Amino acid sequence: MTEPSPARRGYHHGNLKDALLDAARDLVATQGPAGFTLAEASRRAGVSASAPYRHFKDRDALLAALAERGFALFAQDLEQAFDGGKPDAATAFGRVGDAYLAFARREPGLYGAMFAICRPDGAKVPEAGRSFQVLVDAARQAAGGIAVSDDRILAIWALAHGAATLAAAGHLTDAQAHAVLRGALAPQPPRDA
Amino acid sequence: MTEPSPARRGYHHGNLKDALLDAARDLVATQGPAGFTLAEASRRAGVSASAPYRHFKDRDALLAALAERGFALFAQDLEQAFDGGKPDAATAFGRVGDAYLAFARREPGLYGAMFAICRPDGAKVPEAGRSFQVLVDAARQAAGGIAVSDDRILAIWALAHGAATLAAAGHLTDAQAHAVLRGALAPQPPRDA
DNA sequence: ACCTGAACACCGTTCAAGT
DNA sequence: ACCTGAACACCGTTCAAGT
Repeated sequence: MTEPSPARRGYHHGNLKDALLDAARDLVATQGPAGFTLAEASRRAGVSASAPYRHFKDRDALLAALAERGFALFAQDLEQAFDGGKPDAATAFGRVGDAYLAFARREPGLYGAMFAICRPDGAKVPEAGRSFQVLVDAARQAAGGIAVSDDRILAIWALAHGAATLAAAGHLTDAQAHAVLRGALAPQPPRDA
Repeated sequence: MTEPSPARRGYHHGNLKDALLDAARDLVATQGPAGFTLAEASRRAGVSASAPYRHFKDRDALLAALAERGFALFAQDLEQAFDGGKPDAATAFGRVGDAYLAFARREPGLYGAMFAICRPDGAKVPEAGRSFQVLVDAARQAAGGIAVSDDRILAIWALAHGAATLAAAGHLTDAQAHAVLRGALAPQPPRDA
């Protein structure tokens, strides 16, 4: 997987944009977003270091495109975990929480890239909205008829994100991250500790 | 603040380690952890690019030292906000939450550097424990006599961390981050949505 | 013990030139 | 339209040499 892929059809690559994104995902997975290098991605795609500039404005643009791709995969994962709310919405919501943590654990570099974008000034990541929407829908269904405030759903997102990133940084074990999230996903927290 | 400081006492700098950390904090504040450069920090300290290696193993070691410093400042901030629990522990706990978000907002680069360390394999950041301990103590006092589980406190940390980082990435407004945290800091969440 | 200067491998980015 | 090759400024790191 490290040698420059000879999957070139002559002078033109034919599919360079995707090849670069694939390489980027690989690099980010093994080295983290900081370890990703435009030069190495080019090498893996079998093109020169300047070739990417035909497809991306610069390094950050490629990373942003990767983040968008990551969010699409993420939304897909969460949707699949919810599985239409079967067998009941509360159980399904629990699965969404597990899937959230599992994604961040399986693809820490990609997850990091996804949330490293969106600087104060910056480029929005519209796909992020879709992932969040899955959370919203799952939470509302899990609540049955009871109204769920936006702030409550944002709190769930913040909790999941916080648990995932603290776990990634080694401040929480996976078990703790899951326990933390389960505590919040219970529809009505029982009043014992 | 950009010109190489002439605060050199001859050939030896005398205080290079701190000067580098100061420069790093500045750079990280304006450009983010990724924008930090050993070369630029050296330039600001008025030394050659190889001088830092007398004080830090490499770039990452300097960043780790900066993170440790960040955690020390952070713990201090939180402790001061708690202020011994005056006038009552619940109010003081609320202030700790605000201070948490305020720190991450005021020093996003530093906060980022603090939690970017601690890789799977990696170097622990012992100062992180002290910051967490402030949260633990504040939460326990705020609960009065009632026992507070470790998971509940970890959940508060995860929520604060998640809200802070989502806000930094532009996914939450500051007002939303505060609302989210206030909801969780209430000692016994009332059962209305 | 602390710092400089030259050196090396490397990266991001640009641009004229090739297909 | 897409890619190469040479070029430039830059960075991290090492090491012999200076103070």
